[in-house]
Amino acid sequence: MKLNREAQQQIGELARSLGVTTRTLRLYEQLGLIDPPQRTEGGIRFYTREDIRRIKFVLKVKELGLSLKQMQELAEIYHQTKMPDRIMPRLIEILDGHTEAIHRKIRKLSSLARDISEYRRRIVEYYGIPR
Amino acid sequence: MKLNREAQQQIGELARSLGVTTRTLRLYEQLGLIDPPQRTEGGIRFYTREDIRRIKFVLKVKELGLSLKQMQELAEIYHQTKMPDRIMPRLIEILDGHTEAIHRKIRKLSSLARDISEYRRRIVEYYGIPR
DNA sequence: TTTAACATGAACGTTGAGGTAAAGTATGAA
DNA sequence: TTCATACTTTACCTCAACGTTCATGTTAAA
Repeated sequence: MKLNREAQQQIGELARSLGVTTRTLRLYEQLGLIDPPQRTEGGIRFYTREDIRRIKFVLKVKELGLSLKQMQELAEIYHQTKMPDRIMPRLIEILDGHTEAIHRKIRKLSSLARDISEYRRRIVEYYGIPR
Repeated sequence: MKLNREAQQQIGELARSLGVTTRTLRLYEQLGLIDPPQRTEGGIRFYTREDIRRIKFVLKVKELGLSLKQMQELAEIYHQTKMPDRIMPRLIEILDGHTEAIHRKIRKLSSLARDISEYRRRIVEYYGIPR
């Protein structure tokens, strides 16, 4: 079967253009993060522009640090409702939670940096090693 | 052999009081993160206050995000510290390296937090979700 | 003496996000 | 038609930091 080269891509090309591997795309499909694309009669996946838009959304959200599990939750909501208005509040919630977690992490790391620098200072004081 | 109940604990009690398992303590010992504690003649570990101090330090550092591998490196240096003047500059270097890594991590997380809040803002703008 | 707690050591399980290999099929260009 | 690629699925591998269980044996405290 012929692919309409303008609108549709198969997995390898798409993966390259997105900077991921085919494994990733298949995994996401398997986890239900993205809809299964159409196939040729021979079973080859081909992705429409709409598919690609969805995948980009998933990648974007992942880049923000959400886990696949969290994204599965979003996908589930999406499939139940098909309404973005339903998803978005939940996405907001998740993002907010995530942001909070990040800030907690930052606070911890800052405290660690302070501890280390304090430890360092004491060593230097004691052994007189310069900075 | 009798334990001095005031100062020394054996592994189970200590683990409980620290909120870890005995497995963790034995593992850390095996990895060289903490010094092997004294044993009774029968082979039972008992930990002095100093041992416990060390363990708490390790747990704190771990909690703040250093890997066991990184801590092994530090522990190695720490043990070499017995010949101070030679090794201290190296310890300082390593601490500085860790500190830098921490700051890099912090910067990454901060930028991530900004991205998220920006993304969130756009969603809210678009879908009009309050808060 | 009994019983809880300890010891060693092996070895498999878990989680997250894929990597990699094997073995077979489809596609498309020459 | 043949050949080189690209594709398909299945299934095992990786890393970290332990958890868990098994198996078996020893010690210490009441």
